[in-house]
Amino acid sequence: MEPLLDLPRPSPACTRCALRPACIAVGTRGVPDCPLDGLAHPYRRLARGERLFTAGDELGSVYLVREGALKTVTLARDGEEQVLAFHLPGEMMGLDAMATGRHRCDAVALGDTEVCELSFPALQARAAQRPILQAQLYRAIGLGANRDQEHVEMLIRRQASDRIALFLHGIAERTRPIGEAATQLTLPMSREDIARFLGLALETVSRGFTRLQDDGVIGVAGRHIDIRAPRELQRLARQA
Amino acid sequence: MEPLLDLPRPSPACTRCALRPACIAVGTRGVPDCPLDGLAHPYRRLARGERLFTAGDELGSVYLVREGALKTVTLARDGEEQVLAFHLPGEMMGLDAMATGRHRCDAVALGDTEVCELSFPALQARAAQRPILQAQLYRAIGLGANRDQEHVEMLIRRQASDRIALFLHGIAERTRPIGEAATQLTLPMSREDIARFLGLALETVSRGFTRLQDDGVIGVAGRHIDIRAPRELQRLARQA
DNA sequence: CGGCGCCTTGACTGGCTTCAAAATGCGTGG
DNA sequence: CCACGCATTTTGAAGCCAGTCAAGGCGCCG
Repeated sequence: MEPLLDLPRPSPACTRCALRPACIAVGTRGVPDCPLDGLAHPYRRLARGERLFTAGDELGSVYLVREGALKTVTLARDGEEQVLAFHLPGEMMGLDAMATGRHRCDAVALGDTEVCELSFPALQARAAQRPILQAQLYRAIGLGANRDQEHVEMLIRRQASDRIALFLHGIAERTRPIGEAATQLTLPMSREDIARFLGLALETVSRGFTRLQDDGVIGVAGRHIDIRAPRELQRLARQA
Repeated sequence: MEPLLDLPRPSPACTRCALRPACIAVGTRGVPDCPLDGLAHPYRRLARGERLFTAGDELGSVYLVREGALKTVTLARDGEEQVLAFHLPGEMMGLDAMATGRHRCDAVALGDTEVCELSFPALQARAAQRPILQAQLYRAIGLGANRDQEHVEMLIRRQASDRIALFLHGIAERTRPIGEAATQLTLPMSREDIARFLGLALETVSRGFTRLQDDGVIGVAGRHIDIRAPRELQRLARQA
């Protein structure tokens, strides 16, 4: 995976940052020329359940997830949550407001989370002057759209087992430390969140996990997943 | 709905164009200053079933639908089609390749169709120089993302009837001539396409339409739909 | 007028949802 | 450190909805 966006001013805190490679990739390791210099707010920390933004809020910033994870949700009339997306470290979020200028959903931290906040107007202005940054911005937007498309490809499957396999495969791909897909992962979200993401009952998700375990594809210990047969999981996810 | 993008050089052909209002909105009615002057290829016409682009193609152009309609599809391993989106007059398409530079899906004309083709690199370059055009481009991208989100909100519903109501409501909203939602519409796609868009069996879609007709919400005559109780349809689509 | 897609309708089966309860994990406070 | 209480997850049983298979009707185009 190539870097997403340049980091703001490299600092000790950036060492752990998922986006660190980006700084090097663009050759802006030195502070003076960092394309995002001055754009970033201080890192923002959220506790589990805290909201980063809410539907109706004006689009002021975009966010890069540094640590933890978030979900974006819409609230149906009856109060039920629909989970639109999960946002993992290194991913950009907040661009759902691009068309109207206002967010269409709520962003909720799934655990203790840290994000890098960038002023969107400033980012746009800077991008207009720097073609490389502009290209990276288009690319970040495109990656978000691709994740949405993958979500659709899960939901369009009619078998619950297919959706679950696709989900796990996708999370493993996105969680990979570098290069390979992860084989050990700790899901940041609950079974209920997964269910509301996949359009299933939470019991169905639980049973699906158990089934994959019985088939020897994965090991399940609560939210800790051990992918024992990556090829088989990929096969389940690809074909169907 | 505000205009999406400026038209290329106003011409007699543009009179019927769904995007016509845009030229006026931006105050570029006169030919000399039209922001898209020189970017557009000649209008491209497609017959039913013809492909505008195919998965793997390089992103060279974006397209504005002028007449007719298209679907974007992915082909599963077993040859089954998944319908990712429908593209109606006035809508932009082709931006699914923004992240990788290559299209992720095929675009197929649903009937006789005409599109306006814009060179994407040229559009980007022009947008970088004209803030208004840039803003419109961001907005067009955002609108596409919003439609994807609406698709997810359909698919995440577990009741077939909910998905169908949402689908019809959404098409009516997008088909509106101006201001109000349309109450009479002729669907450009088959029941099978709808089924593959909603993740249902085509028989289930057919039964859903019949059910809505029996309930007095719509009138069905093949692909011609008469929305008899718009409020009720909206209620079904909103709550659920 | 005939053929061929497309759409509708019917009957049956299977998988998912729902309701219910038990088990596990986890944070808190004693 | 342990005990408690709550949230989360798993498991079980029953009913219903949607998928599948099959047949019939409609409209369109040659």
